[in-house]
Amino acid sequence: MFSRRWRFGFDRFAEVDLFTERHETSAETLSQAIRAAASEEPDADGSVLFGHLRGTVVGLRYYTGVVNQGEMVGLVRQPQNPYDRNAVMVANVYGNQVGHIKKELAAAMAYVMDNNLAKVEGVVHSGTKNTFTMPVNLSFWGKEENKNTVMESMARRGYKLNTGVGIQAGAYQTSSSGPGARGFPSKKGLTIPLTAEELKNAFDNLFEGLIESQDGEKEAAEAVSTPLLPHQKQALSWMCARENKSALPPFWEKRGELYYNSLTCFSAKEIPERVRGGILADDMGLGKTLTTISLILTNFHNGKPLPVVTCEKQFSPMKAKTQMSSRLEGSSSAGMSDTAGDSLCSEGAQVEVTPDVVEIADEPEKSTSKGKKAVKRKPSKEASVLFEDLDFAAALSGSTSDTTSKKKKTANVTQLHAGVKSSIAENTDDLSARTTLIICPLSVLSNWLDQFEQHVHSNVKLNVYLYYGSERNRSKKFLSSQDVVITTYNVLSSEFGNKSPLHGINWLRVVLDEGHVVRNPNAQMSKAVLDLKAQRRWILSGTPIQNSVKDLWMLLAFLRLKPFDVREWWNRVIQRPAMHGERAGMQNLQTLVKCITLRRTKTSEVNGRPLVSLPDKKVYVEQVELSQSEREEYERIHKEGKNIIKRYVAEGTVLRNYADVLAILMRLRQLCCHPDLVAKILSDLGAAATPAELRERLIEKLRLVLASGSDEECSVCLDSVRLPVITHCAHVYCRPCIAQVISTEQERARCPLCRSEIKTSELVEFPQEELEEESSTKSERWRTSSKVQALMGNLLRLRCEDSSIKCLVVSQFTRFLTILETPLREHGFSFVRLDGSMNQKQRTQVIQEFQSSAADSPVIMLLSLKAGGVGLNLTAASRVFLMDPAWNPATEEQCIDRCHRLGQKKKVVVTKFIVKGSVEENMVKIQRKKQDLVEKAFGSTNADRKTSRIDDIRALMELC
DNA sequence: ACCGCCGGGTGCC
DNA sequence: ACCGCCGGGTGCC
Repeated sequence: MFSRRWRFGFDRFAEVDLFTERHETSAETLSQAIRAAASEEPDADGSVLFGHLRGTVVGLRYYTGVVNQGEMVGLVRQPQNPYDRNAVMVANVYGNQVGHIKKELAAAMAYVMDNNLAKVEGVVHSGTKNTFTMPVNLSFWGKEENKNTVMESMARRGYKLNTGVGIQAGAYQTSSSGPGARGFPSKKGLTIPLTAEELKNAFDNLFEGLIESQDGEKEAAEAVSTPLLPHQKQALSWMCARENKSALPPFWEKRGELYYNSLTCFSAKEIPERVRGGILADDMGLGKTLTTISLILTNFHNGKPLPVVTCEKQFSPMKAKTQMSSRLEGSSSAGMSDTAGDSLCSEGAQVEVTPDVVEIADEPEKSTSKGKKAVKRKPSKEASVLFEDLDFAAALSGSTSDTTSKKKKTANVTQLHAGVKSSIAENTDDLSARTTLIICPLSVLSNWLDQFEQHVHSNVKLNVYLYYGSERNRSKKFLSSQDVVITTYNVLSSEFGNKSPLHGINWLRVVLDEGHVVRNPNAQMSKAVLDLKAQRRWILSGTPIQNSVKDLWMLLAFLRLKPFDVREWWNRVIQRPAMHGERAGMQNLQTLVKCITLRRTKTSEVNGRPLVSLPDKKVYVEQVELSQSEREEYERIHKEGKNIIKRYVAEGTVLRNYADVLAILMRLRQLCCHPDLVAKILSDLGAAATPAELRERLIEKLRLVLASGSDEECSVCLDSVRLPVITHCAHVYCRPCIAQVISTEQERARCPLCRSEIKTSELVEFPQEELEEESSTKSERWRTSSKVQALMGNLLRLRCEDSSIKCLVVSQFTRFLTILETPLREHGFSFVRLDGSMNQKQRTQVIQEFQSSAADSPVIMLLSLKAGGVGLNLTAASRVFLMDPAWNPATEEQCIDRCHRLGQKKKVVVTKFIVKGSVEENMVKIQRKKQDLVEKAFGSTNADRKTSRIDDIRALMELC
């Protein structure tokens, strides 16, 4: 412990006891102190190397921290040191103090460090066996603008920083096996930095192509009622192994008697603390929730199932607590006979423990000696006795015992700094820990409850407590007696620092659902998450990397992947090298991630067979003939538009007038669906207009195109535009895409399409889902269209054949959905509608209604093409009608996947309506071309894109 | 620390 | 000798 260290020096000085006491009460271990300091660790981004210095570490004999040759050390300011306010402490990777920086140098460094002028990093190359002092190579890193100040201030005190790319080069290791290539491109050209593109690809691929689990499969405990799919059994097996096996964490190897970390060069006598847990990063829909529930029930202690009480009579598996029923109205979990179930069980008459779960490891695995004592207790028939045994076992194991730690203190044992909390509560199995804490976003809370109900045998009494709502039970004793406690990130972070019971419990397991939501390490939520005490930690996420390597730190820190849970080591060994495009850094990152992550995608295979086999999917195109009057109007507008575009093509101004072109195309596409969709106000770009007016009108046209719901393409990412912004020159891009263009080209930034100057200040935001005025359509009399007729014909036929089949009717144009409501109502179809204008609550409501299998549940969902994220689950439908083609075939695919996904029982039939002899047909051709390009996976140049766009337009308008 | 520094013991060769 | 020299005690910040 921190204060113990000081004792050696302080005992002689009565007055410093005050100081000692202060630290005693806060009882911080050094590693915790460093971790706390690490939250203020400057971001490694954009810092440059100022230079190196050879310094001296003194006072080695007073501390137990050891270092190996080439090992990195941490330099921590100690402004409270009573002997020298300038003191700089030296600690090894594990946070064990090694010594101090010699005082003269410390004085110089203190100024630089305290004013945040530079971050000083140390590496020890020699003298690690010395008794009294050892040399240390210091490197100074910081912002370019601080360089001179730092150099001068060091020089003033007689320390000249060596700026040459010298032999020592500040790297902590120069051998090729290690990360010695860190820092700066070596002159020998050993490291060729990755290009920005390669770097991005590396990030994107970080979670791809991970080796599939070699652990085989594991059956879930009997209490799990749902049979697991093969890949879920695999995941369960992997998760159990990660919790039980003591495989060395990444980069650790055994060298003789010692354990050695090849990245940090740290070695230890003890087996390094393993990461019990990891990241389950399976794709959406592969059953992460079910797998986690299985883990909870299957792997209690020492690989044995959770001891659960079963009742002979059937009742709701969950003890639905008051909050659960009151909070989640509409959730099916709250109902039924839970009160009856409670009383049944509490009376105890029918209480019985299933034989196979009583035995808590009669054959203990090779666990710690302390663990053995605990598990050798006899199996019991009584659940209550069993728990007492466990408590007793915990006492034996000494997890809370004071005597153990006192012994350690006096014996001056090496590992004191690893921290009492972590070394004891986590190294040895604290068999009294029972509860799994699940933290999730509010939006999936009810899903967890439903899934527990759905997948746990109805005669098993699993105590699941929803820690949510103002009436929640904050008793630590109560919470830690539960099997599962579920709460939200918001509740967790609001309790943090406020004598939070959640932080006072030693959890058996903490599960972060949608773990990627925790990203910013400075956020209260992150701190709250990191501060939880648990033996095992899991992160569930369908999208583990959202932006960059930076986000990963939070995940690894949560998992306590030593030593990278301390930001400094993470920055030095992983993040900075990776950001600088060093292959070694990226590779190390990849290795780390691989070791702790299981990720399968829908396309992954198990033993050569697809992970999940979905029912068939058939896609049909149904050609629609326009009526004579529709055709006449279409041809009239087509001719007009063709002439305008022809002129643009001749003038070479297609791209400059792109918004107008889009508007013309839009009008034609709308005509194919329904004549009333065409906006009446689309004024012509009159010849009399000034350039400024012209631009205004172009932008206005683009707004209308976007507002109608059309799925436009961003020319930077070539994908559907996300968070659209409109440039001054009336082109639309994803905000992040254009922001990147502007930041890379700086002042000279130009529109990728027309090369006009673009400025951030001139970008026009466009709200994602703008509400449309529907007044115009309502005032007029409703009329039909050929496409409406085509759809209704299909729907009526289907109702005769099989009235139980549910349909998705999809359009990009929300106003078209509105038009469709009239005939649906007329024919007595019960339907719901889901579009972008709806809030979260409305969406959930509608989805729930539609997904319901009740007899009177809606048969049709009117769905706007882009509504809802990838997570939108509409498996109740097995028939899809795509009313109009999208530019981007992938968008249509995603939409279809909302019903053609895990959980779909029927074969899926998709009908695409395409108007014969119209832009729609041409769009389909272009879609195919795009698909080909995607499949060829090429990188086209900007010029290619521009010409191909013009080609597209010509093809669409049949100008060729 | 196989050093440097401090301070007491000592004092030609 | 108000010195030099010797040798023991001692030692981070």
